[in-house]
Amino acid sequence: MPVQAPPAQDPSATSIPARRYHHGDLRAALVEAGLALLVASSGEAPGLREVARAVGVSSAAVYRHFPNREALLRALALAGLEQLGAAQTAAMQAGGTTKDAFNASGRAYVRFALANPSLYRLIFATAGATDRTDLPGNDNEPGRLLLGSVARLYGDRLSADGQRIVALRAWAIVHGLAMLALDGVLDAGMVAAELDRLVDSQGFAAGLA
Amino acid sequence: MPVQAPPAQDPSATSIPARRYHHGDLRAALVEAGLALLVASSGEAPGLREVARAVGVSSAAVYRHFPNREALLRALALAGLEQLGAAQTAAMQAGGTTKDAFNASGRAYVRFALANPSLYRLIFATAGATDRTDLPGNDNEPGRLLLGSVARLYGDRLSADGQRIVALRAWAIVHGLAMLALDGVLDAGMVAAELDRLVDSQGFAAGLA
DNA sequence: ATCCCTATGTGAACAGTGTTAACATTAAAT
DNA sequence: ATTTAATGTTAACACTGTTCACATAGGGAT
Repeated sequence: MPVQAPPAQDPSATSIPARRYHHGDLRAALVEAGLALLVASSGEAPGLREVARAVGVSSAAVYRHFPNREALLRALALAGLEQLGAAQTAAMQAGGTTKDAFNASGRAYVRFALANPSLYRLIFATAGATDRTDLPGNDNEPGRLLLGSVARLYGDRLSADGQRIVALRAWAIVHGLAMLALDGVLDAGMVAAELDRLVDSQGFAAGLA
Repeated sequence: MPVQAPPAQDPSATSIPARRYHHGDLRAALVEAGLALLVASSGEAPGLREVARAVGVSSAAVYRHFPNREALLRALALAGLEQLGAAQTAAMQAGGTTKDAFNASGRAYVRFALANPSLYRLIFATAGATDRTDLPGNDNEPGRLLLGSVARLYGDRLSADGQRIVALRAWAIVHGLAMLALDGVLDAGMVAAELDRLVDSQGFAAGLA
């Protein structure tokens, strides 16, 4: 039984290419569908068969583009990571003091997590197999953005090592808040409401040289 | 085919009750085996069939004691939560300044997470369905211990609301560090090595009244 | 244009999972 | 001692990730 009977071979392609045997760019379609499923159900990451079904393709076809389900999820996580980075940079560039930009970036980070629970979770669920940053970030991940902000804020007052500690503290705070809220330990609405007081660079450098 | 042939009916019970049809206290045995599996494999939570197998019982028997797998995992998480609380109180009672005790508790928290990755993860994976604390903790969970410590540290300097924010910041820091390390974003060894500098109450109350 | 080769798709199967239903055995209550 | 409820078992269902052999199509070489 065909998953989706092609309804009378419609070549009136308004731009949606009629489903042929070969899909054109299945890999991209899988990622897109996976992301859609991810934002829809704010719980677990989608199953391999599930996203194949969403695209209208057999589950075995997925294996032509990803070695296994985890690799597919990693692709989704990568897309999410870019969105997260974009949200942070957007918040930073919204003008204001260096310090304001730093705090705004932190708030945007937490807000992104609260707005995209399963995507944010997936980013870190697959992080171990993906990049392994250790904070001296190599690319434009959140980690690198963070270090840059810290350097701009404390560059003249703190050693490089001190800056590393500040960055770690800042990341831990926003990630901790996000995770505690996503896991239902803290009420997400309360975290959102108190964000300004919770995420504040004041005190991050206390006791450091 | 019997799962485990009772080998010649050994009534020389050194204290291990020979496996009969009725297990005695299966629920406890399942939790114990589940915890053992959890500490063994530092990855995902064990499957329902897996823990049943470990106890030597059919998988359907589990359903006489837990409505579903998630409930079983929640029982494991509860045991883990008590261990975590015990580790914190032990660290706090190890003498020292009020401030030292506070910091020691935070370090113990992170160390527990690093030492029991899957257990710590499970605690928060099932937290949403378990308690929902919102920080004004009702029992002796970490949340309550934390608020007590904060009151002891800042009780005379900070309003109750300020103390709440401090407690949230502190919890977010340790939880964030733990999670980033467990997810492989930060190197666990590095976090352990820098714990003293990372977890420091100095600055937690900055900007608060 | 034709042929072949390779990339990409399909369907059927396997082992494993959580869960349920019907049945068996035991412990407890009458 | 007999009934009853608690607790176990086996067999099945639907579902999952993964692999296999096979089908189809697109792109180069001839």
